Amino acid sequence: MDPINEMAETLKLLGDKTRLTIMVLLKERALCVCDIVELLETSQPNASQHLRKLKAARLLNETRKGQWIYYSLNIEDKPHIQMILGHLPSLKENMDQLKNDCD
Amino acid sequence: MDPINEMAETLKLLGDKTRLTIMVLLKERALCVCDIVELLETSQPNASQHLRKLKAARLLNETRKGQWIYYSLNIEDKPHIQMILGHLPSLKENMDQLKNDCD
DNA sequence: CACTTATATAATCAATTGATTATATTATTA
DNA sequence: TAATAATATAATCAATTGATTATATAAGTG
Repeated sequence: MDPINEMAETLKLLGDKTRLTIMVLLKERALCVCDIVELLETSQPNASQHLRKLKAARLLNETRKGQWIYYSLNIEDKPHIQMILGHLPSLKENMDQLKNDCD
Repeated sequence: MDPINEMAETLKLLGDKTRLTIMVLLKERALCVCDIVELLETSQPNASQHLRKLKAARLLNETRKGQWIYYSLNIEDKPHIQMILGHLPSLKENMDQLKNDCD
């Protein structure tokens, strides 16, 4: 696919508040779905649907740890995405609210 | 508006093939609507609609010259947009095809 | 194995979006 | 001033999208 098309697809994917927030959260560290649900204050299926799209575009890695599935960024080789995320302030503070009984 | 929301809005705007192509074309130089219509091989109303959205988001400047209206990038103060466009190859070659009887 | 917890998937639906068609506006020119 | 060229706007419509609801799968636990 031509580079403009490819970039447009990527930007469309990140051009959603929920998905972009997920990406910003994952800048800090890997999170399981229940963490993300808690932080976004959304439903579990909604979070899962967005995670699926991000994973389909190879923007996320997925690793199972027991009953939890952790998602992390997979953007080593995607400098434009790094730049976009780099320009957004961290959500580290929000992550303190995590009950974090995920283990 | 919070920065994630704002960025998501911008990315959604650029996450469209037609609009992103317009932005890339305007990296080279200002163009009138009929130039853009010719280069995109789309209809005039379609080009105008997309230009309107880009202008509404303050990504474009508009100057009338006689019966033509020229659009140009307005991204001096938008480093993230500069970066995104900077990572896309120029469409200079395509612009040679312009009949350019616009004057 | 039954029960619970974590997550995914499928179906549905309302809202948004991009393109088209038709019409209006504005400037130029004969 | 009538005709034309460039552009904008409005209305319509099909396609896409994001959220929700319901259900399925998979892993841990008593």
